[in-house]
Amino acid sequence: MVALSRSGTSQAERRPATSARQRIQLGTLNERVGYFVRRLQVWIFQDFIRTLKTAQIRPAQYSVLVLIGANPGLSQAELADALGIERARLVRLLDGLDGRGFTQRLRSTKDRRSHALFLTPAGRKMLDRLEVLVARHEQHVGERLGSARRTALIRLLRDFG
Amino acid sequence: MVALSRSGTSQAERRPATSARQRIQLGTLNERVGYFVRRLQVWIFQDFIRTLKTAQIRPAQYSVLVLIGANPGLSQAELADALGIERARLVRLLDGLDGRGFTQRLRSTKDRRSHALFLTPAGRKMLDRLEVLVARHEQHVGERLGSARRTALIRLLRDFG
DNA sequence: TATTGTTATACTCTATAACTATA
DNA sequence: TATAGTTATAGAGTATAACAATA
Repeated sequence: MVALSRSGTSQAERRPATSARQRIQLGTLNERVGYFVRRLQVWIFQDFIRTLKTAQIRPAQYSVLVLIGANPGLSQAELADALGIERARLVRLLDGLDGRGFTQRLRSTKDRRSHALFLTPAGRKMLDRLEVLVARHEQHVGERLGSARRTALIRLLRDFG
Repeated sequence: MVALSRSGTSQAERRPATSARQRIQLGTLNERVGYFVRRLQVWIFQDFIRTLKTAQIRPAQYSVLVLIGANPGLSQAELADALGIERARLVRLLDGLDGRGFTQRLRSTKDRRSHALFLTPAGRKMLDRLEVLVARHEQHVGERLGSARRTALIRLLRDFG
């Protein structure tokens, strides 16, 4: 690090090389919602993954557990549709969660093509534990964005789904 | 679509099977900023890719072209840092853009390790064309979110970077 | 015929580590 | 030694297409 206390130095001189980005112009990117939404999403996911490192659960896995917990017996097609992911992708996600004993696929009695999804007792317990960690993550987001802005943001986006 | 004008039908009856997702509970996902930000980001990128299909340019490629255009001569390390992507990833991105004749890597005279990045005339022309398509995309976002909400969102997130 | 879950493939993106050439 | 660009690899995520079982 470079000492900041010296006087009479130009901006360029008193700034370490790694902060040079502050001088870079965003140009028309400044008008692109997608750019800012993407930057925020990447930051949020990185913090989520870091904060839930001990549980070894990623955002997509968490959302699957929450939705099964809140809608026991729903099918894979319904779940994939609700989360906006491909049926094909959900298969692998559930393979992993099943393998760790958190979820269960039971063949539906009404339609023998489909599976009814449930949390196991271990899955429920895991989800309870996750919610504590996720609350901590959500607090990081609040610290980063400012609590008021976080609330404004979630209110703004909730209608979107 | 199912006619909505009939009376005396229950909610469940007048809803087609593919909209069953409307009945699914989001549970605690309702309080997670990351969930909504991710859903919006995916939607925005999908529309971006669709709208710029004819130009065969994806969001990351667009952001690279804009930043080089606004900061001619910057280095790969600076660019990667400004966009929050890995140096390693930028190499491949630039390989593609160089190969299509849009960008140029010149060895820096000051520090012979680094490259000074520039748009070629073809790259500048391409970028001008892209901005027209991106403006169209941005309008789609406005239609989807509501124009006022889009403005509020971009203002809210701009400070974040 | 259409849908559900599944398998398979290709590509994008993230995250790391290691190498080379320069500094 | 440290940094810039590069190569390589592994894993997550997206997008498709095709298949068997069932409707």
